[in-house]
Amino acid sequence: MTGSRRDHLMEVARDLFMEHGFHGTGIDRILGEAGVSKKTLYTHFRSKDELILAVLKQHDSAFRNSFMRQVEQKSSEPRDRLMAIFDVAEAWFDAPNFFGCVFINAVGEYSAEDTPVRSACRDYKKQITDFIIRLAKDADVKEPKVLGDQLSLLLEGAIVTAQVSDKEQAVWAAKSAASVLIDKAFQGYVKVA
Amino acid sequence: MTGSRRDHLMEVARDLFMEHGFHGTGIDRILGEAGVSKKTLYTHFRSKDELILAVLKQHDSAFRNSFMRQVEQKSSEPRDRLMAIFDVAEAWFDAPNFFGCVFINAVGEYSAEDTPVRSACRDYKKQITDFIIRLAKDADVKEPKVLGDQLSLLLEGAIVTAQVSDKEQAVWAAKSAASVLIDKAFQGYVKVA
DNA sequence: ACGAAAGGAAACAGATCTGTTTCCTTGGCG
DNA sequence: CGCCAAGGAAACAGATCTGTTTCCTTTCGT
Repeated sequence: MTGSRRDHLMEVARDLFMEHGFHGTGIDRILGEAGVSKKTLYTHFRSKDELILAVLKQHDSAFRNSFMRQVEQKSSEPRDRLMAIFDVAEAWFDAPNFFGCVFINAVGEYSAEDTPVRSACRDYKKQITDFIIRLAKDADVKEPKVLGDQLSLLLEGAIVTAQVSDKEQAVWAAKSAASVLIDKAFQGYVKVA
Repeated sequence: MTGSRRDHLMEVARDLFMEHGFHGTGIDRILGEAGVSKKTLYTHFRSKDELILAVLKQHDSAFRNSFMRQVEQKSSEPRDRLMAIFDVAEAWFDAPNFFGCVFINAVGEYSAEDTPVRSACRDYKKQITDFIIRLAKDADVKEPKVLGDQLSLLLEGAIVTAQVSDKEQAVWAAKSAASVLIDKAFQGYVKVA
């Protein structure tokens, strides 16, 4: 089992990065909580920065796939899947170790534009948005990109609001707004007086 | 001028915290860029944490008041002011030194709930949301709290999206979604077909 | 002009950070 | 059994961090 130490190290590192940030999490603490020695860290990763990047890329694929799968399992009806995004988000927010989106948090600490970390964060967000646009396309709305971008914005807003202020308010506002935007995107509305 | 050194120090600190985060910004760098000695820092503030908190509270009042004033100056029509939120946000995003919302970034680094930093961030967000709800009330929509929470969510989402991915997409999606939600809140819509 | 206060420069202390190296243990496989 | 690679423990180096202290200069009010 050579990969299991590496995987475990990355899991612990990810959890600590989420909770205390990247600059706020020292290597010694990661190693201590992972029960792993410095030697192991530096045989698997060149530096802390490389560990950070590896954690982000791993989380990108694992979390995103889990998120998409959960949304798709909520319903087979494309339109319902658009709303299911926020049910899945709600469950995520309610997890005991929810500390917001690690990519959003990362960008708050690394502002330089042309940087591996920033690229990883942009990639993640783009793929989430693309997934939502895909759902909108499957639902045959008129302008799937418009709706996808709107729902994506709502999701980001909900994540941040759940993190900073209030999870229930975030979920409720997101769901009610999403409902209005989705209905509108199906364009069955006409103004009355 | 005794307060001017203190004010200047806080300005420089705020800019660096925004760009590089709180743990990522050392005191020496702040002092170097502010052209101020350590002695001055520690006569005005007990610790770096106290400086951080002072910066957040100062920014809370200054930025928030500026934001609200700009929105109110955009129009005297309550309904237009709701949309004006996103015009003001757009100008903010386009500023050369836009690095997202410092309060969102702070929460990414300080996760402990019962903490002065977290309280300051919650307070800020609550006051922004209350301001938007107030605008909604002035516009005489049926459920101002619902619309206020929705628009607040859109604003947060736009901030984060502008920071991580794309300013134009963020602004466009926010404005189009806000328009739909505001129209809906004026309840002149009825489902057809 | 004189005294007091403010602040700059810099040394210093002690902690913590990343990263390297050394030495020893342990466990797996031929 | 015996060998060897993997990894733990810990010392170590060098940088950087927060915070204190000392000494000297400047400046401002009376």
